[in-house]
Amino acid sequence: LSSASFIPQTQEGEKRVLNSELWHACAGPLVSLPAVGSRVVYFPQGHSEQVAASTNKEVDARIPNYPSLPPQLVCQLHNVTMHADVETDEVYAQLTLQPLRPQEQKDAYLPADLGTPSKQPTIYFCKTLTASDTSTHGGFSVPRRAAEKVFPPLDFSQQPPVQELIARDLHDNEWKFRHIFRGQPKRHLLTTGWSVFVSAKRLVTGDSVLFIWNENNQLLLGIKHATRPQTSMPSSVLSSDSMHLGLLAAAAHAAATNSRFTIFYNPRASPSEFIIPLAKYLKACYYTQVSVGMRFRMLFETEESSVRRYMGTITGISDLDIARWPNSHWRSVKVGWDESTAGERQPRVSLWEIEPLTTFPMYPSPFPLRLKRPWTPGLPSFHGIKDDNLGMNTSLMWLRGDGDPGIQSLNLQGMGVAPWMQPRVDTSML
Amino acid sequence: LSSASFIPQTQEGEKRVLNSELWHACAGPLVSLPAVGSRVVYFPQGHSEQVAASTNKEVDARIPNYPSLPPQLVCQLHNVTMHADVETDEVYAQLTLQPLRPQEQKDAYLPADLGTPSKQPTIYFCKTLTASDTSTHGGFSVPRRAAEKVFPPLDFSQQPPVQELIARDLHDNEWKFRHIFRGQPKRHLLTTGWSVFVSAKRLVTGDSVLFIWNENNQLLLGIKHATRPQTSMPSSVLSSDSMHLGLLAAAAHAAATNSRFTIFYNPRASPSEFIIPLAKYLKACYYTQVSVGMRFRMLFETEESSVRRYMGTITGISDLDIARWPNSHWRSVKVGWDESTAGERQPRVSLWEIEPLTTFPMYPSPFPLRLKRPWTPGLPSFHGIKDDNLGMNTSLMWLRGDGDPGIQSLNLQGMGVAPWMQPRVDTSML
DNA sequence: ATGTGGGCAAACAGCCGACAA
DNA sequence: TTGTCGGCTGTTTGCCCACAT
Repeated sequence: LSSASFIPQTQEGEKRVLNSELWHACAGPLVSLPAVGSRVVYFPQGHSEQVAASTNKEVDARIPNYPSLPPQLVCQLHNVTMHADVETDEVYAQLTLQPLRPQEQKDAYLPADLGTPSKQPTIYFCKTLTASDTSTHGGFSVPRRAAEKVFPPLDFSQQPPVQELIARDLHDNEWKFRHIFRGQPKRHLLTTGWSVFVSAKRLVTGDSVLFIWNENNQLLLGIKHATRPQTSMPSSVLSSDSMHLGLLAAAAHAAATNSRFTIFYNPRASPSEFIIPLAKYLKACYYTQVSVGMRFRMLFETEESSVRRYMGTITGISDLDIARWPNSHWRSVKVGWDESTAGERQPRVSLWEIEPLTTFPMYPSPFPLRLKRPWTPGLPSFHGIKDDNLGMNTSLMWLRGDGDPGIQSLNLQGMGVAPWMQPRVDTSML
Repeated sequence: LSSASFIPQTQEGEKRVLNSELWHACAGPLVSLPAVGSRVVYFPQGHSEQVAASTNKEVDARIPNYPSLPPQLVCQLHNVTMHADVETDEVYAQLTLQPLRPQEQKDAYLPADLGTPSKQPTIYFCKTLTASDTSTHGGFSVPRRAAEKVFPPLDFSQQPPVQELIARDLHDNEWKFRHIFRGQPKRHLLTTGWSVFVSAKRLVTGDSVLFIWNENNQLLLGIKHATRPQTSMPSSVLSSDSMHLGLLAAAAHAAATNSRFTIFYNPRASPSEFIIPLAKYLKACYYTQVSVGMRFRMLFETEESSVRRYMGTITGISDLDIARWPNSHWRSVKVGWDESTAGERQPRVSLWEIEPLTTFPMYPSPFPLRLKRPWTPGLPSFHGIKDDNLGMNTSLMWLRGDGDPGIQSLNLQGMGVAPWMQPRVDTSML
């Protein structure tokens, strides 16, 4: 097997490097991993959310704070490895981060890595399994367009046309299927080999399978389990309280000593993107003008593994957890959704997740960064929202590494920020 | 179903109270849980070992210490709940501990709870599964004595004698089996229903099943998976480093604030009994006379779920981890085993795990607690072993809550220690 | 275009005693 | 006493098409 995309390189824990294309396909179109070597912002608060989701346990209110731990850490991303759960094939990533000292944050040129959304493979298809697909009575019915697009062409001179397909999953296991074109009317089917795959992966009606035909003419095969309630079992290793403490302690220790630490990012366990490219964060903080009443769009994944935008209105801007994480940008924007489908979308989002709808060009913007009054006439005004603890000022505090929120001292140029990213602040407004 | 032993009481996490008898049978004869309300000693170091075993990852040497966290905490045990993994049926316990202040340690009468070793049920049997037992070709061959002891008697007027058995597992699930006595020569078999159980529990050759006939005339059914290498998957929730930090932080925080914390005890994940009754600890520290060259016995579990004693010799007494956990009694005794079966037994044990072989009565002992020279003539002498950091002196330090190791100030009577437990110290020897 | 169901044959599950260890 | 096997039978698996949506 001459497979260039599967490098049998052993990682810690004796794991092999997974196929990146398949990993991203399984993770979904919205999930992106920052580039190795780039700078990212890490939110312990968001990480905490993921741990809470994975352990099915809320954070105990009595868990102490780490006063030295800010709501976000600017880190160098040293290592990213993609993994998949051995039991469930659930994808996750392991990231090694190193908090940067204030001066280090200014050291080098800051590439404008806004986090390229994961390039979904072009030759692929994803089908949600029907009752017939998962039944032992028959095989898998391949949608016609899908089979013609991603499977090698059949030899139609045979009657019926048949071929053997070999596909590889995230663990580099091989799965063989008989691909036949038959029936009345004619259709593409996977017969022999299909049921062993279904039972091995414990697929049920509603789960999805994913076939990719990659550049090396290999067939890749992934699965996306339907979001079952109570998916992850409560880990009997460590109490959820201790896990939360451990998460905080690890981040605080790494921040204090500027040493590396390791986290797991589980994109499908919770909608909690708690590590984002620094540039994306800066752009959101400096250029995303938000105010109560403002309309916005936000990307969501569809069942067919594509994206669509949902629209909503900003209903408030405030700290999600004023006691534990004051002045955090994490989910600081309260929103209402136009199509409220049983409230399946979060009532709070972060600045960098949304695209505000504005008639003005986004950047460079000739308008001031933040207005004391809503810029759209006729919408609710800002009163009651304490603006000082939000947005730019907070960002500046941690960026400069001292307690002075004075905006006049900002020098993004000196920090290596690309010129187009510099905010044009009308200081007379402040 | 009128089952008095299965109380359908919901716990946090929507779990039910498991059958205690079955839990202990699955945990094995050596595992005991301290009584609720009693006082215990908690060893973060031992807890760390269990987490390391569960995550298959050693503790990173760069993980910082919590200087305020002593190697052992005297705690009040507030709650104990028995659990079993939903996927694997692996038994574990959740314990809520509260570190005691020094003065609280003296407050009340100290019951001499030495940790009653778990009472194994009397009417039960445990069989390791053969290839025939797990094959789909046939059923389960019940050892004759086992069937006659724990199964209801068959009606031998029938030909062949048959009955239906209904057994319940740890999750209170019901399993039905056809119990038949047939073949030439005659033997007891479980036929219909057996293979469903084997595949549901994913039993393979080498695993063990366990049948109990309890006082309520109920049949209970447990499993003991063979110790497979790489059993527990690496939890993708939190890095092992963060888990270790979390464990330490939780203990340190609880100790500092005298607040409760929760831990999981996984008796079969690692041979790491890191929570023991206070009295057992005190007895070991005050009455277990150890010296290099001394012979001892220690209990181990056999394949048939009974106990046997292995013999060994003490080869050294020193800190397991001098840097991180100085003056800890955790595995402070280095030992060599008479029957070294591929080194499957630990090279280090803790004081309270062993029974020293002595011709003298154990307690009350007319002999001094600790001798500067070995009391057995002809054995290696003590030189080279630094005695000051070990044993009694260390214990006194943490018991009194200050740094004074002076032994003269010891007053176990005032602490509520039972009179027979008080050491008779010949101070002229010190 | 594709989900489901009846028909059918092959494979497997599973009950039995025979043997041997 | 009990592990494994050959023989036998009933159930399930799984490939085929028809038919409906």
